[in-house]
Amino acid sequence: MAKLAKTSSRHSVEPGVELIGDAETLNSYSNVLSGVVKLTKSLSDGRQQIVGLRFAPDFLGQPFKAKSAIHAEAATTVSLCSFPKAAIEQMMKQSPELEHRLLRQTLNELDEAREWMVTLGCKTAPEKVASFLLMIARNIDSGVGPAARSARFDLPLTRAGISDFLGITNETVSRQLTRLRMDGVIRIENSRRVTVDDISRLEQRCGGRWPRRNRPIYET
Amino acid sequence: MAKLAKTSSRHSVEPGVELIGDAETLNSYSNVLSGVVKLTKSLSDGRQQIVGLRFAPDFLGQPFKAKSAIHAEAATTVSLCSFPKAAIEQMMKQSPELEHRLLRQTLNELDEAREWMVTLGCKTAPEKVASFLLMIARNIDSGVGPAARSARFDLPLTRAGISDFLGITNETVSRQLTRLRMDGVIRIENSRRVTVDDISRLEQRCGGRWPRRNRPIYET
DNA sequence: CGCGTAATTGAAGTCGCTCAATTGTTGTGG
DNA sequence: CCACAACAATTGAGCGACTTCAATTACGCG
Repeated sequence: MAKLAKTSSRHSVEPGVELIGDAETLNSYSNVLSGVVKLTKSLSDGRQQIVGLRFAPDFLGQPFKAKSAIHAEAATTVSLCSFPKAAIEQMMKQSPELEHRLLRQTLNELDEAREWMVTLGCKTAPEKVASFLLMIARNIDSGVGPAARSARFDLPLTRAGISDFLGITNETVSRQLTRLRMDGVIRIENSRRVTVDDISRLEQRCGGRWPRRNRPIYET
Repeated sequence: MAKLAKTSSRHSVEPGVELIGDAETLNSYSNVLSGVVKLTKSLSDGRQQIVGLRFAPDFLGQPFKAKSAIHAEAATTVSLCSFPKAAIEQMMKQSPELEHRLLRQTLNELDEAREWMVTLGCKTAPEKVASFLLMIARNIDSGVGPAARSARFDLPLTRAGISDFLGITNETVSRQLTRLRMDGVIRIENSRRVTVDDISRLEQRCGGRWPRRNRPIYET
């Protein structure tokens, strides 16, 4: 990494700034030092889907030009540590270690993507919103491990952003959030800042742990 | 590959056979020689989502134990060429070439997964079914390239299987298929075998190419 | 042939969407 | 400090797409 340090540079990026343009190729690789980057894909009629979120200390960049267009944008204020693309690619040829780490990260991303496919395809709107909050809590809140009982964090996305992530409308997101608030599962101040006093209660709303309806699965 | 050939073995697997059990780890890596393998994830209440399909000549196997449980099952009759896990992992340490290929494939899978996230999250039921047919046509039909005007193939999944893939019910899948048939976009014999005379007509039904509604996107 | 599963089709219900109005928040300039 | 504008979020009412439940038909296989 010593050799890389010479060519690295740091940036701070404001929300809304485009990091990887559609059908473009990123001119550098970066590490996310803080903040959240959202990866989106869109249909030509404007509908769009968030296909991933990158938190610190994730890696950011298109290793080989993917055939599909992807779009990366700062969701919050983001600070990045960037390296020239050529430098990284050069290093990858020389040291298998770097490629190995890249493979690891890619496998992780694949895993996450599939996890969210389950959420998108199977879960109801209330479950989707709860699952989103839980995912954010686990990634944002001061790195408190999965064993934490409570959490407090800022949502990195607007309601519309969350709706793009979950495949539902922003109105539905809003309604489900207020329902969670009414039920005492979460508290909301600022409409961005959320507190979860009892994480297990949130987990119960994520679906999948019990039959969806109040009747046994196996009937006579 | 000469060295690997010594340890490889071939299998033929019937539909429904489990290739990777939930929370288990595959005891070998395989190449899919023919047929289709479906990768699924499920919620504990029974809801399940197909998160990927593997066609020939795709690779099959869990490179490093992923933290998430995944389930692989033969969708059709499948023939595999398998290698002992230990042999592959040994080879990966010695030759970066293999790991490089693995990275390529993984990036491809990630790309596909994200593509389907868009379908799951954004598209309507009619668009989902059309997209599914198009994807199958491009992967199954005798490898006829993307430039083909027509296609004929066997669906590798039942209606219920398709519904697990698209996040809709099998009844809806059935209804949309008959609608496509009524409209002359596809022909169905056998309820498995499908013929698409004009692929471009099918593409038009996949959504995203034009505004979803018959009014301009940008209004005054 | 007749059984079991898959597929189709219909009718009714519901969840989430659309449209629309209101309220809340943030940042800017007077 | 307040007024204002621009945008984000909330909330309501009505509708529609998809689901659910149920009945029927088609298909594959012993």
